[in-house]
Amino acid sequence: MKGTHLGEFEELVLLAVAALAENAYAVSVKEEIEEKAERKVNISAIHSSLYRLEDKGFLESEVGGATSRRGGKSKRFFRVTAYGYKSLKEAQSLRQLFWNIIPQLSTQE
Amino acid sequence: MKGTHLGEFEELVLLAVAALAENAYAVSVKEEIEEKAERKVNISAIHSSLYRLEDKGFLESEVGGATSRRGGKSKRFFRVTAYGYKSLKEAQSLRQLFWNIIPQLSTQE
DNA sequence: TCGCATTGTCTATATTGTTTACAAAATTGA
DNA sequence: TCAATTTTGTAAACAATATAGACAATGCGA
Repeated sequence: MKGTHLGEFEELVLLAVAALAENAYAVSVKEEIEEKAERKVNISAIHSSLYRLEDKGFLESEVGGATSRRGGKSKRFFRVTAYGYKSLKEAQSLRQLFWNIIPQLSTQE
Repeated sequence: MKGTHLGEFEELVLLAVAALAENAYAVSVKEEIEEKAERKVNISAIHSSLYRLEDKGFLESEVGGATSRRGGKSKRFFRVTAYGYKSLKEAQSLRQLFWNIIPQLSTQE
């Protein structure tokens, strides 16, 4: 495993960062995923993924200014890179290939 | 991780089994994935996933009759269960939720 | 200053992904 | 018949990703 593919959770994190546009940092990503996926996620799971995704070039980040209303360490904001978007789209279109083949009967119900 | 989610590769295997309908066994699944994903996969990687998916209830299987043209152990055929289809669809629609939010500008290029 | 709220870091473990080596069953052909 | 070959499957080890828990860092407000 050479870190070339997007893991299941990694893809979710990447999508959430994309969806959050300018406001993507660990906590907001966590909330976004929990809301959409209706699934509790650990904040550290998000952190691990964010950093891995950055290492792999899917994301880039920078620490934000001191804009917190109520204390707290300064946030690290993330953005999806062009390569990140490309990978997201490829993963999706690959799955679409299969869905196009799958017999209609099975995809109903 | 309690085995409730579909991993990235697991989802691919599940999709391939679904696409192959009545002819899904390790070797055909491998060929299907290599063709669609343009990516070399090890046959044992397929086996591991197939069995894990079966353990989790996404697949069911049975060994086929002696229909081989040229020797070989009898094949084990796999089928996606109703639960398997349900999970595939859920994974897909969750990602769709995010795609619907992602600013259009970024999804072009 | 002290405690709390917010965010991030470190470490450990479980699950998933991948590879290597080998076993089993059936056909071919000497 | 029986050894070589073909096709498929099994087992075990290792690598990467996913998850959880404990705790460190920063800033606000009483």
